[in-house]
Amino acid sequence: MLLAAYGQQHWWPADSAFEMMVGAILTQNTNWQNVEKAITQLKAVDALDAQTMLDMDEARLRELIHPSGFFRQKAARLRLLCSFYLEQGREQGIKNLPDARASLLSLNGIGPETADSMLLYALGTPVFVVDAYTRRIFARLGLTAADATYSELQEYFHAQLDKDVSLYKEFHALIVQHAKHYCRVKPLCTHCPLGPSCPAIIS
DNA sequence: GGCCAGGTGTAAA
DNA sequence: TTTACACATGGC
Repeated sequence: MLLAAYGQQHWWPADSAFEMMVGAILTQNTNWQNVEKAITQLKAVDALDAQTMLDMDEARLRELIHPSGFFRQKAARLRLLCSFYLEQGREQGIKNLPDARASLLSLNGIGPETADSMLLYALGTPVFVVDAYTRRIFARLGLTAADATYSELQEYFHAQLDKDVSLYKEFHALIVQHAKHYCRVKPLCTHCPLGPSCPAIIS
């Protein structure tokens, strides 16, 4: 039985649902430190707003998010998100869609992890977020196949955990926090203080 | 200087 | 249906 014994409160730092959705795009294959720089710059010119981002030149948007990397494609992706966000009636409108996940996935630049991050952290929908860390840890523990697909991994967690937004949030946060420090890509978890069966995850 | 980071889309094999 | 590659910055 899997259980998050402890976890971070409010692990995804953001002042609003919209900011979280922007962060979900910016953090794609990118260190969160770089994302913070980009968000700080957006806030500094009061541009962390859907209409504002649509009104400014795309070149200007690229400049502002530059530190987060992939700035050309991310600027385009952010604008698609902004249009969608306003058309649907902001987060409440998106939440009320018959299938919000499918609608998000239909936007270019939003894949399963980005969509699920938005659903869980910005919209409060109980979907488990599978990321590279999750795949790595659980594969090393021998609990899931290394080549499992996104939906296979997600189904695994949905089957193991109570369908609870806070639990999903905390558990995912815990996985990321742990993996960042001890479950690196190259050196296997050799100096992980939690040992090979990782009691933070298994109980 | 190389590796890595809270992925996604596209185009070959 | 799988695999490879482009996209880009900044910290260690």
